[in-house]
Amino acid sequence: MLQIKEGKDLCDCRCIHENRVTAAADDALPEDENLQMVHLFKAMGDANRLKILWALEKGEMCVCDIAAFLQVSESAVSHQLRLLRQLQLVKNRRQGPILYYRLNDHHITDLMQTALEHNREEKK
Amino acid sequence: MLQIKEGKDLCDCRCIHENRVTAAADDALPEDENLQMVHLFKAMGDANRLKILWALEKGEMCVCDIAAFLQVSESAVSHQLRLLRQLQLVKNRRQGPILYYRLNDHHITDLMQTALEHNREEKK
DNA sequence: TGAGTATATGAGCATCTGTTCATATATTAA
DNA sequence: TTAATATATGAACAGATGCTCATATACTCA
Repeated sequence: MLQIKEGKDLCDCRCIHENRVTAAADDALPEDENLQMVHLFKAMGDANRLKILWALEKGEMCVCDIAAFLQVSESAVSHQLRLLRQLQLVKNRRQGPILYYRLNDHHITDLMQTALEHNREEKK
Repeated sequence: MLQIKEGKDLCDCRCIHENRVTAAADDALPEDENLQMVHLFKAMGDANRLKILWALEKGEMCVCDIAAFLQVSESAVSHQLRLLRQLQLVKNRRQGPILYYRLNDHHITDLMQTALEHNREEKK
């Protein structure tokens, strides 16, 4: 995604504030932590996945429930849940053949709440 | 993105918890608010854009600074900033020919902080 | 006004994403 | 074990995304 072009000066204008650039570089997150955050936000940046997370905030649901709620195939839901599971946004518990999904921790709720506040405040 | 398939029962298993499904539907966010949140998270779900936001948290930067910091073209940065501007994640102020960008409000910082906490806690 | 600098924008293209469809696995009950 | 149910997974394909390149706009100074 980020491609370092070595040996080429990509910025040839003269307005650079050298200290701000080096400060930004110094304060930057390690690449892997940046990527982890990217994956988290990317996971929440999909209409269906966000609806799933929002719904699970109110209580656990099985794959079939979610599919019925979203009006999409169970396969599609399963793929989405796998992603959310891998990033530890959701957990599940098995009861017989049925898997019940729920949010993994309060951070997910916090993120949605903060995002909602942001949007409600910016929209004048 | 979400395609409602009318006249077709997409879920034909019998495990549906009818009450959970209708409850989820009742509690669901209005479509436009869900989409706004999606756009916000999607905007933050890109490695370069997130680096920009993280850097701006420490102080304003001009397009050229950001390009130098990220080692990408100014055009690419400008495209990214346009998106962030449209979603009101960043603002800018002009000083002569130079545009200084900064974060729009504290929510952006909060989101990054919460995401970071989530990732640090989940990573055992 | 014209030249130079800083940034913005549109089109085009390679890559990534999310769905569908087919198939596989897991659990339960007969 | 076999059949049935619930979920998972892989491949493939259409649509979305982020870059580059060319060009346009905005501001400053001579």
